[in-house]
Amino acid sequence: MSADGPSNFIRDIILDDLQSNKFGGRVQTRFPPEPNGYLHIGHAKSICLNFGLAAEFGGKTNLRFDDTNPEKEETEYVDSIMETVKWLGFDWEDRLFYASDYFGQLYEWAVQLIRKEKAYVCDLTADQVRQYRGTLTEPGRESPYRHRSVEENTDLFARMRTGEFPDGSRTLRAKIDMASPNLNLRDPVMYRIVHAEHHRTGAQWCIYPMYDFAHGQSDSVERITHSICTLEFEDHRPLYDWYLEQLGIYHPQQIEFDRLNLTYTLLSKRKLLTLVEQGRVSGWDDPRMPTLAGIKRRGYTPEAIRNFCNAIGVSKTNGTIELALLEHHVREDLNKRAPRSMAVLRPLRVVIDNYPERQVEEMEAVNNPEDAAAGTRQVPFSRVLYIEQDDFREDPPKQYYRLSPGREVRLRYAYFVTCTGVVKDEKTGEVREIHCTYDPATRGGNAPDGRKVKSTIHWVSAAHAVDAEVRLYDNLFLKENPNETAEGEDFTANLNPQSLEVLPQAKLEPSLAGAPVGSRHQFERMGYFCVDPDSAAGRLVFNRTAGLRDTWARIEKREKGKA
RNA sequence: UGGGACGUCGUCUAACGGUAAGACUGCAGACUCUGGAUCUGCGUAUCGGGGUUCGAAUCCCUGCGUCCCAGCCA
Repeated sequence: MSADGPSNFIRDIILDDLQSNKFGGRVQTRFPPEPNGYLHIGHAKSICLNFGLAAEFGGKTNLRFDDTNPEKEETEYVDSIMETVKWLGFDWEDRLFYASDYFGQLYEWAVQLIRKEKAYVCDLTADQVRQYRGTLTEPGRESPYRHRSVEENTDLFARMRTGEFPDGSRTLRAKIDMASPNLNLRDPVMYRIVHAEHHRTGAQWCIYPMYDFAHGQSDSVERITHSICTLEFEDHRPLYDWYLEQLGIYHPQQIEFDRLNLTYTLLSKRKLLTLVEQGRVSGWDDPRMPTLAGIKRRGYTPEAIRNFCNAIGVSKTNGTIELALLEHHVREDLNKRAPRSMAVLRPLRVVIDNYPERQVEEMEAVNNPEDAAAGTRQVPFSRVLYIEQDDFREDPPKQYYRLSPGREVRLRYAYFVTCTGVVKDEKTGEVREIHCTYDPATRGGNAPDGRKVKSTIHWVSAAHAVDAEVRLYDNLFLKENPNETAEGEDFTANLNPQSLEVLPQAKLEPSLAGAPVGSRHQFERMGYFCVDPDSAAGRLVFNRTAGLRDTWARIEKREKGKA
């Protein structure tokens, strides 16, 4: 058997099963989202696992929507989920299924269990069911309806189906064991009455199967071999097995793994929904969101996400991955593929006093030092430029190598310049513009006399600059664990008020003018940026995907900490 | 307090009775027309206590800690 996928305990189980021929040499998995929200990075882990494992062993993976709750599920979510799985790079081919495809079969199976006296119609209210269930430490009590006859149950269940009874008035329950220490086995509900429009079956049904009565059988119908799910379903496995055994049908193996947790990030559909509904973010695809739609808009590549998912591994340990690892993988990927350009995010005007007024020179710049095939481009240089405000200090601190009065630096791909003067706002004292002289002998960026400069900074010619809006993102939450809150507060108290910073006056080199939406770029020395769909003709909007590793910022922070 | 599961560097993962390894992070250095990238080096871990064994992260017992379960959600 091939062995190139990342090793993990599930893969080992599959290897064993292949060895023992448990499933006749087949590997068939499925990704089973409920269409009640957008997919997030945690789902990516499951998608990569399910599709990755099957692909490794020549198996197939189904996409199956777990749509057994008509009240929460919508077509909008179905569409976005399919789009996202495709974007991530996976293909379910013709194997698109819905749990609702099996409603008829599931109903037949329920009738079968009634006939076996393994299921009964219960008239207890939701409240009563809860009381009868007992607690973690006390056994439950049997429902007074538990011993109805097969005939009565069959009749009642049929009438539940035809819509004779109101919502919540009755349920179909499995007859298992009210004293089981596993609460899932205390006569779990199989069917409930819900008169609601289903996104696919419309008003055809008014009774809907519970997850437990639908999932295993759906796996069975689809001949799934390894049904991979998260840890919280561990307690459900006995029930999963029980239904399949009672029904005497094909029995897949459920295997549980640890759900992804990320620092500074919330991965709960409910809480993400809250952020969207309360307007804390601009939508499901806000670039600060951990949804795959948001991450995509932020500029992440599918490759980076897949690499991340492979790197984090799979186990049963409840852990939390550091966000830094995710960021590492985008940088690693984008470093190889993102074309470089120069963009000034916070512009500071620079006049090169000894440079001819109307002269413009085209400077040759490398598109990607990591990829020779990316070639070069021309960047216009002229007398008035913009540089980054951060690249000039009137009083340079220790270890600051950039421009300051009297100091010479290199303008990337252009000339050495020396700062000769500073113009300040008379009232505020703010630096308005600076003056420099250039050394014509250093054209292209090298001095014939071999002298060195400590620093190279980026620039944009003022007359040729393209205006753009740049959106910088920081963690959505201030705390590593956003769920850790003081008494009476909820996770929204941990929201980072500075998670979005908009820079409306960025200046880009002209080659960026026609950058298409979604294109990814490295702005040299600044980070990776992606063109946002909010861009309009003549008005580009960029999202910062990730910053570059910033040694100076680190030094500065450390020095400030000392002071 | 019933049941289920899990405890290995700061974080995540490996080691399947035989030298505790890798990645990320951090720190130091080299190189550099991006304080980027790259390269080199450094650091820190088997939850505690007993046992079995020539030998234990691994097997057994015990204690401790963490997570999940009392939806007619999934």
